[in-house]
Amino acid sequence: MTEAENFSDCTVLHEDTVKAVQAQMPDEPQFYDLADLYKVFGDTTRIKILWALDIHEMCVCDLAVLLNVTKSAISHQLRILRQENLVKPRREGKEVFYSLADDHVRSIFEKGLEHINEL
Amino acid sequence: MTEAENFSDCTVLHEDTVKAVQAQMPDEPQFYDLADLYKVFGDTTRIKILWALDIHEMCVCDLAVLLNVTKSAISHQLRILRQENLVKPRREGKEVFYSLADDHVRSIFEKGLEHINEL
DNA sequence: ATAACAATTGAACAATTGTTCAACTGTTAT
DNA sequence: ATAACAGTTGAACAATTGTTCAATTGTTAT
Repeated sequence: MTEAENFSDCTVLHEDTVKAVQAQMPDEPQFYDLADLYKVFGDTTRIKILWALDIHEMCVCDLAVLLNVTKSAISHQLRILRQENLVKPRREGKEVFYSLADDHVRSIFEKGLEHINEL
Repeated sequence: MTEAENFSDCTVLHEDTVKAVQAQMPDEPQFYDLADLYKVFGDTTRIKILWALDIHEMCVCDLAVLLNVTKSAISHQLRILRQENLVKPRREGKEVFYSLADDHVRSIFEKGLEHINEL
């Protein structure tokens, strides 16, 4: 970021608008949290996992078969989903069944579908 | 993806569940479109742009100052946002003012915030 | 104890992404 | 016409990401 860029003619012209918007913007951490959440939805494997778990709880192995990737890949992605509090595990013997942590996932999906289906 | 992985003991056990879920899953393109949409929200610069435009329409130069990155970076990101039909441009002389294309952005944000504010 | 299987983890790798720089287009004013 | 500024574009680069492989942990049954 150069100084020249920071003080172009255009900016001086719209100084009031920029300052007003600046005052209404949330602080940095909020943006990072939001971005991290959406980043999770920005991968087809993870979207498929979430979609599947929304239909029925499943173990790692089943998800691997369903999505045609290794158990390892599924496990890595489930860790990310756990970290974002989107899924929760339930151990039953040797298997670990995963399900959605709450119904935010469903409503976030709905909003996304609304958008892409309107084009 | 190895064959061994595809036909583990576990899978045979839950064959019915997997098949039922498989039948209810949307087809591949739908997942790609969804992922592409969310990918857009998965970057702080883009989130900030969208948030800012939700408050007030702005030109490229103003956004650059507000977010403290180069006009080039803003322009690149705006192209992505245009491609996903999230923002629309309006030329006025030398400047191009951008605004939100519809109010999906706002409702998608709301769902995201609901989730992160509940932890 | 040991074998068998589900799941997790870390390292390595290729692929994708976001930024900047430099060159270019478009518009306005002199 | 030419200068000045807003915006766009493509190339290059560093950083991040998603996958697989190999090794490890956890659980159950023999």
